[in-house]
Amino acid sequence: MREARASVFAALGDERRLRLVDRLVAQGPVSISRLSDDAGVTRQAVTKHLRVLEGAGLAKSARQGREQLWRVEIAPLQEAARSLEHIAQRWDVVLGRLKAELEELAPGD
Amino acid sequence: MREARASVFAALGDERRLRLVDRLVAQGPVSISRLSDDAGVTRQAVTKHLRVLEGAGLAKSARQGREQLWRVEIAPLQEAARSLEHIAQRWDVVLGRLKAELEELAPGD
DNA sequence: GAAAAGCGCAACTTATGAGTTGCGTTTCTT
DNA sequence: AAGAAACGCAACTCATAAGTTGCGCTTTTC
Repeated sequence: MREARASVFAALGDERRLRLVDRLVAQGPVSISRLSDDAGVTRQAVTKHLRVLEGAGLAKSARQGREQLWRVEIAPLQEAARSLEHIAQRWDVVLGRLKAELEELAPGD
Repeated sequence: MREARASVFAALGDERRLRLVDRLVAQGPVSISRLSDDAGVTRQAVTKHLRVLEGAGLAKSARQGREQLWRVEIAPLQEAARSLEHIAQRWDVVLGRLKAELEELAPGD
């Protein structure tokens, strides 16, 4: 199972999919047809994007009669957010270390 | 300037680039050659990945003699993290609203 | 000063991703 | 029961991204 982080970011790295996520978050479960109405692309294109989101764990779907209702899954989103913050924190640590080393070379600069 | 969010996520949506970010965060400014040593691809491939990160504002570089030193830029990372958390929060709001509507239809379930 | 290290540019191949079109199936509507 | 709505599958085109190779330039090193 290829690293999960990358697939989540890759799924979010497309403007159209980001808009889909925005709509799903704002409106709750929505059918593919409704999502396609003002997407600017065909229904099949929307379907493919939804499957990409699903593949990254960011969306799930359920049949309801003849409609397929899609909703967002925020757990991996939160995990991704934490991952980014973790990177930022590590960087701060390294920055502090570099600063200390410079201070040692040129004290009281 | 196409939406910034998407380009940041797209830049992070590649395992090789994620590893580069990890290394840059862990080791501070590093040259292209050192990054290429254990990257599994050629130096030119690494260069291209670094430029993608740069295009998303996630990395910057500076000449130092014959070396080009690259470092990570965490501000857009933090902004992306906040963006994800914002989405999660909005979803919680919608979830609450949906719950209330269901409660109205089937009270005391 | 010659060799080597580090890098950039350009052209190329190959893989993958976005999008469409056509067609068939299921489910609703009237 | 017939038409329409909603969807899935498969094949196709087209654009872009990943990666390589070859070459030349600048900066170190010995």
